[in-house]
Amino acid sequence: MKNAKGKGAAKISKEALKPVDDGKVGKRKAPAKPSKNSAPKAKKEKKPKKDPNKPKRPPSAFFVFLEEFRKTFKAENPNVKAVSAVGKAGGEKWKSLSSAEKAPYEAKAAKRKVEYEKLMKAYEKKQANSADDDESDKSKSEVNDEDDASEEEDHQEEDDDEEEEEDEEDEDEDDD
DNA sequence: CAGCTGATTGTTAAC
DNA sequence: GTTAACAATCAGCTG
Repeated sequence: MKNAKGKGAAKISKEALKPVDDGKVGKRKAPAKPSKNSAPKAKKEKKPKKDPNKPKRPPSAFFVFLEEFRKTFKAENPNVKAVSAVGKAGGEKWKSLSSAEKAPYEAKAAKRKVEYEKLMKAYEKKQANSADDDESDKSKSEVNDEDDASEEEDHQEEDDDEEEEEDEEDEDEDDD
């Protein structure tokens, strides 16, 4: 939210990212078979138009963990300024975590997913409206329709809401 | 000066 | 079913 240019602009270049031949994890930038057009559907715009209301993907359990991990990592490694360093360290640590450790992160990620779906619904509504003609006038109708979807469901994070990982702890993940 | 790059994995959506 | 791409981060480098 602070700086939307740093990441927002970097991702678009992914289209023309160079393939990694390293036998690491394998970047997902490998075009399997670009028949003709790699672009999903664009008349002339090369990059997907960024919508102001487009819901960004909810951070996966790994990202949730990474957020906290970054603080710890940077706290103990103030000299490290490479984002890749945190990514590598975080990834390694993530694998080291057991299902129980990831449980709280996954739980949060799962909840985010639900919210994401909600945002997606509202987003689709807006898209339908703006796609019609001009969104300037339709602004009043869009809010009228989406209001039912973005219902104030009250945040139920009272006290013991995300503590539901007590019976599913059988898989402790024994490292081979 | 300003925008893009890197690295991690997960999740989602399109094909 | 599978693949591709994007989600954050931040400083450094290049055009």
